[in-house]
Amino acid sequence: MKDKIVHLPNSELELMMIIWEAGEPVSRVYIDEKLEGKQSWSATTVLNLLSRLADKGFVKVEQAPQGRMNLYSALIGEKEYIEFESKSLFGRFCGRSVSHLIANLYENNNITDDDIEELKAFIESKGREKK
Amino acid sequence: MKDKIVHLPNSELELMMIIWEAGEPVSRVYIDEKLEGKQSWSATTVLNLLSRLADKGFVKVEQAPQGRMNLYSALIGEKEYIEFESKSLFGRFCGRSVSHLIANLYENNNITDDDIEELKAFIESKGREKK
DNA sequence: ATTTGTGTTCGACAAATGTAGAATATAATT
DNA sequence: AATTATATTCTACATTTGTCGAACACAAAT
Repeated sequence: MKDKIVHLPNSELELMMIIWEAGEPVSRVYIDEKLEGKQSWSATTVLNLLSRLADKGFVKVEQAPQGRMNLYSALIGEKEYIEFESKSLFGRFCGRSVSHLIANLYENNNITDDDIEELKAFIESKGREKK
Repeated sequence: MKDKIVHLPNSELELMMIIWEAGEPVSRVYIDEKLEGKQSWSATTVLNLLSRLADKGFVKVEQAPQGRMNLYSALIGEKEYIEFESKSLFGRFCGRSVSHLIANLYENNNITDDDIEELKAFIESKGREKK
């Protein structure tokens, strides 16, 4: 039976973003590299976060073919998670001032022109279906 | 000197949303009413959250003119806060799949058609200024 | 003035989060 | 087979968050 999705604290979300981005099983070392410049966590810290993510059903842990190390991959997709969060309190908050949010995301380069295009398409589809 | 904005935990954000929405100093009782159906916190709990918000510089506490009670009002605006959050990890996350986010917010009725219109305007302005 | 009622502040505490050192296991090397 | 490296798991701990009951203050009623 499908695990209930829970809210992730920042540290864990940060790791999930890396794992989602990778799109394939990755090692702790891989994650460390992606973290460079953003977080300076000890190996243990990363491993522990990964372990908590496994407990929560977000990642699958498996032994790498010929190594002593593990590989981690996503069990819950990014879209599923966004869907979950958009129903949360934070989602309601974002909703209250979407355009400011988007404007700011845009300014901080957290969304690209391509994203904007996609968004435009979505919005226009909504406009059309509105009576 | 201006306080640095910090991330708010959910419980506190929930209260801030009510205070922002009110747009004027409100009492604890007022907040309790707005909370009905969402949270069933004891008076003490609400007061404590309010107090933490005051410590963080989010609200101003003042004595009501002729009562023994306090009135709480926002010191940090909703837009300021959204601006701050859009730079955070969560902001980066939202950016990664904006259109899914918006689509979901729309489905959950967390954004209205008016919001969509506003968004549309913003996006079109971006489109225009793009070379 | 006393007593009483009711808002607010304090002190508390469990659970969640951020972060790591010590201990363990086991692959690699000698 | 013994030793050495090093990845992973355990244990730990300080903070933060979620929630209150008890204590305190003071306006209202007697």
